[in-house]
Amino acid sequence: MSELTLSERRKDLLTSMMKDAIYEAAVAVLTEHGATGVTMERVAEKAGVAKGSLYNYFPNKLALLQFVHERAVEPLKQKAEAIFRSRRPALDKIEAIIRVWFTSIDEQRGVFNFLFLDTNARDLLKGEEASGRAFAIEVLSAIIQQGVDEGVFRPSDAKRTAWLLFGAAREVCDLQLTAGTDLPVPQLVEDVMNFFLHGVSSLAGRSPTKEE
Amino acid sequence: MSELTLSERRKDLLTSMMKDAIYEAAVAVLTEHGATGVTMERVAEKAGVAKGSLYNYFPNKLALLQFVHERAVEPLKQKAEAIFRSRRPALDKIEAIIRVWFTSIDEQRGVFNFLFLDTNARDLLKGEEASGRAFAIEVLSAIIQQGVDEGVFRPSDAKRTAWLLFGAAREVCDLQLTAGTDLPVPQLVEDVMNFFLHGVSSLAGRSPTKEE
Amino acid sequence: MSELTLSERRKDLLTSMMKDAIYEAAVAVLTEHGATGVTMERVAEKAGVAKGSLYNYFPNKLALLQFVHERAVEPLKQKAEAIFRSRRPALDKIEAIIRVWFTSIDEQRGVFNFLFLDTNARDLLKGEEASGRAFAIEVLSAIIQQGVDEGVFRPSDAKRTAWLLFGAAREVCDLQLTAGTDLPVPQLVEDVMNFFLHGVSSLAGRSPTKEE
Amino acid sequence: MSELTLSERRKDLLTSMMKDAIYEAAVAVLTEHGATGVTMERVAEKAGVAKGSLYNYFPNKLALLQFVHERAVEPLKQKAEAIFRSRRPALDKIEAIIRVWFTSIDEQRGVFNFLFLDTNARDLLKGEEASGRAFAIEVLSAIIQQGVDEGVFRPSDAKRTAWLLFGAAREVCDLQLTAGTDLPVPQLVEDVMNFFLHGVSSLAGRSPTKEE
DNA sequence: GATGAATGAGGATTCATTCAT
DNA sequence: GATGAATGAATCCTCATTCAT
Repeated sequence: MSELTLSERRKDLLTSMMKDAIYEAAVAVLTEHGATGVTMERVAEKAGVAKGSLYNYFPNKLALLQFVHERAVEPLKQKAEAIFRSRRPALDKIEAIIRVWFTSIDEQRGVFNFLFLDTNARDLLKGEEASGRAFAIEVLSAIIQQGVDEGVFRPSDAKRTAWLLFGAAREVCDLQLTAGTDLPVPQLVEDVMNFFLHGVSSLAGRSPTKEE
Repeated sequence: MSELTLSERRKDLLTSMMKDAIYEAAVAVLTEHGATGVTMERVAEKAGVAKGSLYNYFPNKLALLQFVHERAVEPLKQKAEAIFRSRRPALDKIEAIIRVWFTSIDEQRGVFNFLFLDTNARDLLKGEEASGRAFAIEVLSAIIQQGVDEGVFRPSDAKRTAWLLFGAAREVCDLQLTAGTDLPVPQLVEDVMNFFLHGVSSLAGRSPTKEE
Repeated sequence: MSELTLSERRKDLLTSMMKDAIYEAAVAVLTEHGATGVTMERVAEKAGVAKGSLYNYFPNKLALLQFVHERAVEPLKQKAEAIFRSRRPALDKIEAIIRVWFTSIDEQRGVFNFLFLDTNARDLLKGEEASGRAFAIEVLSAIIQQGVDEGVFRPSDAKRTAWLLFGAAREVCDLQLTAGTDLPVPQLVEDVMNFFLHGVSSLAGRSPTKEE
Repeated sequence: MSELTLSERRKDLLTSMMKDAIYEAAVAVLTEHGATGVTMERVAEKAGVAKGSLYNYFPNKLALLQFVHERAVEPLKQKAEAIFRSRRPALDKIEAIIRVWFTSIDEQRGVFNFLFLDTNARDLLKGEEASGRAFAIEVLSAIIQQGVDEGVFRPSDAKRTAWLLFGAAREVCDLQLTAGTDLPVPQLVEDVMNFFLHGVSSLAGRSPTKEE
């Protein structure tokens, strides 16, 4: 039934495993040396292959990094999209997405940094519309709009509000990663959600623009 | 009274002027070519001196960049500290600081990016306790604590709240810089402050941790 | 009578077909990418075989190129030799040979260039006494001698005259190939023959060495 | 009176000497390893400098090769142009130019090959209108036209005739270079001129196109 | 025999740093 | 102190050749 011969499938499998290995190696190098420290040499060494072999799987360094980016972002995008599409209150969705992010930090410290924070990466991957950042803003923005429509969030420019939320969340990630802070995820999520929802004012939450 | 001879002071003055020129050149290169595009060659050329001369003022590239960082952050730190020390409500202080940031973006796009956003810079300057970021968090944190003490802000972990605020503000800077957004500063400040104070919830602002 | 078993002959046949395919592929690559653009990879791909398979038929790249050279030159040599052996006036033979060359350019632009013009090839194939060039000079030389003997050509060092003729003809090929000139073959032949026979002098053709 | 300071002139001199040295080195490598054997590494080594130093004088390999080409062709062009402009019969001019070529071969075997013969070089330098070949054809062509106007040469397409002459001469150069032939220059010149003027026919030189 | 992934020696180019003048 | 040429390690990429399957 399959349109692929056995050997073809086997080849695909091997290729795929190799790419996996390269991915892992790249992530390790990323984690260890930072974005600027990623050299084909190092990746090859980490992956236990010869430098030239990398070029059997990726036409050049950029393509390799794009693959790493995509592969790392993909699960987050998947989850975010699933959450986005689910039928729940906007508030729940936001919380869920943020939880996903914070959870995944712990799993992929090095890449995450690379993906969302590194400006080098950004330059490098400029034009990748698949950018984690752009996608995140997009989704958050839509959910915030949903929240506004539901009457749960105050009316606002959804996009700009999404920025702010994303910035706050990103900073938390950043600190967890670079400052070595190590707070439990639920705590982080609660903090961010509280901040996001009510801000810091102790005053009874009047719709601020109206009453001041 | 002075312990320096005239010629010594003159020398110091020249040195200082030279460093100024190098600073300006570095900033120009930063703005023009981005963080990875900073080469000693380019800096020297922009400064109108020979490449080798840079090494009369800085032992190496890292030191030069650290100087740039420090010098660029300094005025922001000064202003932030002045605001911090002034006798005003915490809320005003926060708003003032944020306004300073947003204003200075427009003035120094290139450096600002480098200072606050570029992770390369961060790697490079790792350990620089003078980091704009660390300092910013510090000050914000203290002011937030003041606000809590004044009863204007809900009690919270001041440091973590400072993160969140900083993250949100930083993201706005980031977008202004990289996405080419070009909103007026007062607008940006208002957005951030609203977000910071009241969050997005449309519900009467109950102290959320208490009532849930 | 045959000393080869059936399977051996079959093997030879297969080998031969394979070499043919490789030859065609190499010519295609030569035509498409030029002499420096010939990689084993490309040849294999064009031939529809795996890179490694090439090494079952040729010990290395040089051998492959030598084979290509030889096989491409062969028909020209055959024709030249046939013409050479035929019973005709020297003049006719020369014209016939030149016509063969010019005609074959159109058919095999890529190879021809490689064979006669490319100095890389020459370096590569250095020592190949089978060189098209050497052979051409040889044959021309003999025919010119015949012409001298016939009294149709002025006495001269046949070899050196052959050089000159070959050079002129080669240049025409070169221009047709690289300059993209596209004159009809008969025209080209006439030009060269005229030049070869009478030169450019408008003076009544005195035997120049005698009368000066 | 000079507009350059002493040190500037000195610098220029040093730069010039360095370029000379690189030129010599490149020619040596060219001679020794052929056009494809020219690597920056080898040139640097031959010149006795570090690889990187070459890039202080040429932005890249192509520029270096173009410089070599130009510098090698320049004297030939100069002489050819001087001859072209002089007031003499076309015949003399042609002979003079050919003599120049044949003489210079002996002086610069390696480069000459590279300049006029190597197709790699041609690819590399494609677009260099300064190409020795193109220039040569140009000049020859003009002189031939002069000869026709003078009534000394039979009417013909000057350009095409120039090709043929150039081809014949080039072939002689080629053979001197690659075949290691070592005939005296005057002999070579006489051969070529005879061929060029009268061709090989022993018949009284009728204007062939007219009388046949 | 066929395959094509793996190899690693090269090759072009960049750039921080040194040092003679 | 100023200069900028020289250096060479580092980096990306290519490609002929080998070899396990």
